[in-house]
Amino acid sequence: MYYTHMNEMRRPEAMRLGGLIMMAGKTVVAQLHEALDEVNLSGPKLFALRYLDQAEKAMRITDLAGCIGSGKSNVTQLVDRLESDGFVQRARDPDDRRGVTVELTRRGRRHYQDGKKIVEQAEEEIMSIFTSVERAQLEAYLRRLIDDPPEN
Amino acid sequence: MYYTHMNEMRRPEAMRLGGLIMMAGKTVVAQLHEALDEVNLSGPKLFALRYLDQAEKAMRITDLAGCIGSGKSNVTQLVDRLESDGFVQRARDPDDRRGVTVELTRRGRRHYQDGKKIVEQAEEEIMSIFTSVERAQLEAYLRRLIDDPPEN
DNA sequence: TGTGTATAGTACATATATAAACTAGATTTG
DNA sequence: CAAATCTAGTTTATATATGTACTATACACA
Repeated sequence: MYYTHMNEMRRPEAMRLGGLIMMAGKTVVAQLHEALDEVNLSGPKLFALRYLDQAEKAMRITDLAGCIGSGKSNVTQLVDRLESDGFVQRARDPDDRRGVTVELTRRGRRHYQDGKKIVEQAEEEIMSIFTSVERAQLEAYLRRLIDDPPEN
Repeated sequence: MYYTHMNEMRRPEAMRLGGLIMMAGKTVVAQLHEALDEVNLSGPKLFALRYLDQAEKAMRITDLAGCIGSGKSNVTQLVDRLESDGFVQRARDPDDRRGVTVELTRRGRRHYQDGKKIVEQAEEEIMSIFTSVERAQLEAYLRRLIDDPPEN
């Protein structure tokens, strides 16, 4: 008989709370990502488009980075990809020639609306395993975790 | 995928449950990462070392990928870095010449013990905002979320 | 037994993220 | 005003992750 290695699966039952939270986050990310594939978007792209949509005008790279909560070099790359998708366009800021502004194209706005619907549906489906009371309680726990950083 | 973007910076209060879970995951990841910097480790590296330590023998790449919950090409790269850190060593599997086994070095085992202590302390600190009853309940919610993936 | 197929790991392309170095332009200050 | 300094964005290097293609080996079966 040929010796086959059994795939030792992950063992969430052996995991503690910290690991479970990370794994839950990863699970949600993965499911939204899969749902978004349909409209040629990813989570990061959708969230960038969301801020650009909410802003209703051209945004500076630095401001977008602030909203997203990441560094500027990340946003440079993200905007590169969004630009080659045709979802946004860059322009020089006339008030500060160092600055670059980013704005949704019509196509980008349309795509964002599609992605938004999909994410809302997917999120609702994921959370459908909880009652509204449970959701409220889980939400309260998570807010405490996020708002009480041990040293921030 | 990292999805730092789930941050939704200025307005966690406007976030729904899905976003909160992703943000909580990111928070925990970031805090463990920061704590681990001390011993020249990262979350993914520590995670891999943990399985190698538990196995107590050389592990196959595929099995490690199964434990970690990622693809093999990711593990190839991770093992490359761990090998150049001197924490693990590869060998050909004598029973299957296609196979590669990975094993902790003495240095890797020592580093893992250091990292383990640090992570346990950091995790305990993060979770210290919850009572043990609350932890149990949060844990139960998260397990349901992880164990009940909506069909896909 | 030889050929077709499956599997293991790697290589390559790409996406996402961080950090540091660099460039161009703006601001401060002597 | 000119020199020093700061800031905006990009570039570059690296880490992490996914998916696909490729190579070598193992297995299956006619």
